[in-house]
This record gives sequence, structure tokens and C-alpha cells, in this order.
Amino acid sequence: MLSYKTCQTAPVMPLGSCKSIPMSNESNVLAQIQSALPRLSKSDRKIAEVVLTDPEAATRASIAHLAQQAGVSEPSVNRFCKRLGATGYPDFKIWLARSLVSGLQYMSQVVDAEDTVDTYPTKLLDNTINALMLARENLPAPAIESAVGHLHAARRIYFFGVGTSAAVARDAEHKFFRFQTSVATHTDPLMLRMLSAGGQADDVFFFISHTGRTQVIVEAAELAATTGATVIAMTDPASPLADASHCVIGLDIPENTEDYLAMTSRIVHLVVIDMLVTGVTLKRGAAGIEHLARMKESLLPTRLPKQKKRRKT
Amino acid sequence: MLSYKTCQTAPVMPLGSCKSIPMSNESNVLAQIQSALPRLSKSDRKIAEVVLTDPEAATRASIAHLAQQAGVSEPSVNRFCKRLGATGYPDFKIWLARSLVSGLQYMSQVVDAEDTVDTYPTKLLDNTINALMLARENLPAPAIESAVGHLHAARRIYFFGVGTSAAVARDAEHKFFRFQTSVATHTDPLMLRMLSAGGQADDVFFFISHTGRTQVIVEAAELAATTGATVIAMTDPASPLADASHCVIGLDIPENTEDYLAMTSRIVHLVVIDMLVTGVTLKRGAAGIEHLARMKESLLPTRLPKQKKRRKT
DNA sequence: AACAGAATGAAATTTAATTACATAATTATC
DNA sequence: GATAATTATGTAATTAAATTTCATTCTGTT
Repeated sequence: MLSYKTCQTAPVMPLGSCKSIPMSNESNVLAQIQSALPRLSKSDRKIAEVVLTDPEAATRASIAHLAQQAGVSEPSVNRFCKRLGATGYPDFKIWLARSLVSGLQYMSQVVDAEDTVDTYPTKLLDNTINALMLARENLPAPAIESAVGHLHAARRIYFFGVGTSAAVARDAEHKFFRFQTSVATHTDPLMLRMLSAGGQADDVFFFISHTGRTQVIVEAAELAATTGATVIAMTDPASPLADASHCVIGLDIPENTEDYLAMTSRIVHLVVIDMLVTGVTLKRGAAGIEHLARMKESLLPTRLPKQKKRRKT
Repeated sequence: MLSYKTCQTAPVMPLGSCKSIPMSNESNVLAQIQSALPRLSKSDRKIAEVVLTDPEAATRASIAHLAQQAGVSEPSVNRFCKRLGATGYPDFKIWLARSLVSGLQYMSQVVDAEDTVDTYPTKLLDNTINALMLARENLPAPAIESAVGHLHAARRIYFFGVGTSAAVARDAEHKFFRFQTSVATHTDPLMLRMLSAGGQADDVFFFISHTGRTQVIVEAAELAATTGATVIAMTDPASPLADASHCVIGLDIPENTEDYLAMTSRIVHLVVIDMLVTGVTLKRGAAGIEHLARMKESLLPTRLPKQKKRRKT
């Protein structure tokens, strides 16, 4: 929430027209900085990078030391802190300390050839956890609410995603299938296009794409939008797919393009799917919850009885 | 570890005969103060009580304010901090802040009918993050290493999972497909059984099941094990499925049985899949990494060009 | 009761953070 | 593409905060 273009009237950078203290006492400063990173000015970015690289050290550094580390002046550091909503540098350090979870590495870590089984699993987990914490700071609650509304009202729902997002679509289908709504997932481009063209008023087309630039998906979304059906997209808000959609669930996910192995975005998407399912369930009220409980019970016979715990690695 | 009867030689309260800094930077200051409470002097106890009563407020207070609150002098507060091992008051505040965990709710939170769009998304995220943190503490590195070895050596790989785990299996297939190994996923019970029965020496059967008690899966695993193929399971270590497998990736995942909506285990499983893919890639060495980079490049033409960022919610 | 020994507080000192102001860099506007 | 407005940054002065020094008070011991 670091913001520039602030009105210069009041004492020190009162965050322009925006609401005063943007950072609730609950939030994670590191995640905030992470997500604000691209929007930062030159020196602010330098400071942010130093802080993100070794937050633990930053909590122990004096303002002079941190300024020197970042190659900026002390007042710049001070202003940086204030823009984040802290009252000053010491206060910022407290926030920083509070958002430091034991051990977690904050900078996105890239797995390289030197990594061993003792290092890369932790790196992957840390990246994932960080992505989720970031999402937690910038939850698009209104978009989720709106999407829940549409999904709740829908007669038919289609989930579309290709590549990595196909698994997410599949998961969504599996979850929504539990409601009485008709649900379908498709990854085949031809099917996708056909179904999109045949959209109706109370259909919901739900597109999942991290980049929002996959051609088949974008085309299908544009097609679906012309039919009068509702188009929801979980994607980058600044993408063609977002432009083609009625409701965009935009998520702040660091693009670890270096890392072609793990896609943290996929995990965040899955949790958002959980949110949507939860939202619809709550909207359905008691009846819906009961229905789910019954569904769950019906699964029990497929399971073998529980046995005593015994470790085996 | 606050200690009195200290030798008065060195500058300021060198903590007597005891080792200099008794408090590792990781430990919880609040717990330390709590346990030292009975051994404290009059003013130190007053300070301790104020701090313990509202640690959060203490992190924001100045030394003057805290001193006044406790009814002691400022130097007393300063000495109190030093006796705890901090370098001074500001440092003490950092320690205090670090032992105060921010935001994240650690207990598994259940979504209920009273939840709104402002509460349940965070609950779900927190549960997921906690599950991942837990997994981070108890990573079954040896099992992962062994699984990576088997997957690397495999001629054919089958991923099996039903229900929620089907999506995980699908994701695994998608990831391993990028290698030159033959990979298949099946959720159909009949197919599952047929394929399991036809296992060969250098086949790997990979079963995914949170509970490890899904009948079809357990039976398939038992069947596969008789064929001489390698059976790997990602599941509860104390389950029939684990018993039937050669290699068990056991994960400590809180079973949120109340919560039939979201399955955190699924997320953890997906990250473990990422680990396995990463492990195999690293084992393949430079060639494998290059191959992946090529694969990634081949995806580029399917994407539309990047546009200028523009927010749309 | 008198004397260590430690604990505490008042005042002075030092250190660190903040503000005010001037300059440089950006961005917008014509 | 130049100029004005706005915003960002750094230098120096100021203020606030924490720390040290030293004198005093309390506590326990012989």
C-alpha cells in the first residue's frame, strides 16, 4: 500500500487521498512490501530489497546502517517506513519483527543445481507459504463475493483451464459437483470453443489462467462473453483475459518465471477455489451444509476401518 | 534468566557467574520473563508485570512510558532489558515483538455459518499456511529422496488417486509428462486394478490418498506390490495403504474432519509433488534442466503479447 | 547498629531518529 | 519537445529517546 502522488499539505506523507493507515495491525509487513515492490520508487525499492533480503538483520539495524546498506539517505528510510503506515523507523522495526516467522525465507528462492534433498523441499515450501501470505494481504474480497454470487445463481458452470490450470479447473469441478448445479470442465480447445459459443443467460464460464494470455482461453472467454453468459476469470488483472471477463479475481502472485518446476500460483488458485466453494455453501445456508454432510457420509463405506497409529517411513 | 548477585566489576550488570547472553535470539522472551518472575527484584517485577499484562502495548511504548507505567525509573527498565540479554531497550522491544506472532491464527479454524467474505477467506488461507508450516517442520526428507530415486529410475510411472486426490494425481502426471518417462493417471477403479495387476519390475506405482483407507486404492496398491513393481504412497503412515507400499511419504497434516469443504492435505500433497519433480530434475542434471527450459519456450507462442498494466477488479 | 552489597533514581551525556528545507528527478501539459 | 507542476531525494539542523554516570537508598549480615 505504499502510495505516491500524495497530497503534500499535511506534515509527512499522509498517503494522499487514500485511507490513512492502510496496514492493519494484523498484517504482514514483508508481504506488503513484497506486493508493493513493483510500484516503488528507486530508493524505496533499494530499501525494500535490503529489507526483504534479510529482514532479520533489518530488525537489528539502525536507520543509519540500513540507509547505508541500501545506498540511500536516512530520511528516505524514514519516509519509507511512514508510507507503510508505521509512525517511524523504530515502529517499522517492530512490525518487521512481528511478521518474522521463525526461519521462513522471504525472497523467492530459486532452486539450482547445488540444491540437495535437505534444501530444495524447504525452498519450495517457503515460496508457497510466501505466495499464500501475499495473497492473504491482498485478498480481492469484493471479487470473491461477486463470483460467489454468480456461482450460486448459476444453472450451469463451466471451469476452463489448460496446462497447469487444468488441474485447478478439475479440482473446482470436483468441488462444485457436490452442489446440485451442473458442472463441467474441459481442456480440449475444440470443446472449449464449442461450449463457449453455446453459453446461455444463467451459465457461468469460469476461466483459470495465471498469465491470462493463453490464446485458447482468451478466445473462449471473448466468445462466451458475447452469449450473455457470465464470464469469471481468475487471472492477472492486467491481461487480455481479464479484459474479456465480467468478474475478475485478481491475485498478487510473484511470477517466478525462473522457476519452471513449481508454480506457486496454482496453489493460490486452489485455495481461492476453496473460498468460492465455501462462499457458495454459506449462501446456500443450512440446507446446503446438510447436503454436504450427507455427501461426506456416503463416502465412508469406501474407506477401510481406522487402525492404530504406527510409523513407517 | 534474570540474575542478581552479579559481580559488579564490569560496566553494567554482567550477569554474575552465568554465561553472558543466556537468551538465544530464537527464544520466547515472554516465557523467559514469566519463568523468572519469582526471582525478580521489586522494580523488575513491576516492569515484568506491565510487560506480561500487555506485551503488545509494550512493543509500542517508549522507555519513559513503560517506566512510568511500572512506576520505576527509566534506567531500571534499561537494566531489566540488559539482564534479559538484550543490548538495550529498543532491542528488547524487538525480541518482544518477535515472540508475539502476528496475524496468522495458529489453531485450525473452522468456518461456520456466521462467517462472511471478510472472514472465511482468511481462515482458509491460515489453515493452509499452517499445514504447510507444519509440513516444513516434519519434512520426510529420506522418503522424498528415496521416492525421487525410484521415480528417476522408472521406465513407466502411474499416478493413482481418487476423489480430491485425483486432482493431485493429474497434476503429478502433468509435471512428470515433461520428462521423457511414460506417465499415466487413472481414477477409474477398473482401469486402476487392471494396470496395477500388470506391473513390471521398473514400473513405479504412485498412490495418493490422505487417509490411506480408500478401498480401491489400497487394493490396487496391494495388487501392484505383488507384481515386482515399486509402490510409493503419499499418505498417512499409519494406514493400510502405507503398509502395502515400499516407500511411504508420510506427512503430518492436521485432519480437519469438521471441514468438509477445504482439504488442506491436497495442497501439501501438491507441494510435495513439486518437490519430487524438482528432485528428479536435479538428478537428471544439466540435460534435464535444459530440456525443461526448451519445453517452457515452446509454450510461448500460445500466449498473447504482454500489455501495459492496468487494474480492473 | 554498622557495614557491605546490591538496587534504584536524578541528571548528564550520547546516540539515534526526525523535521525542515533545498535540490534533483519525474511526470504531465501544452 | 519544451516547460511547469509535482514528486522524490539528500543535507543539515533539530528534537526525541535511550544510555551512562554517579549519588542515594534499601537489604541483608555479622
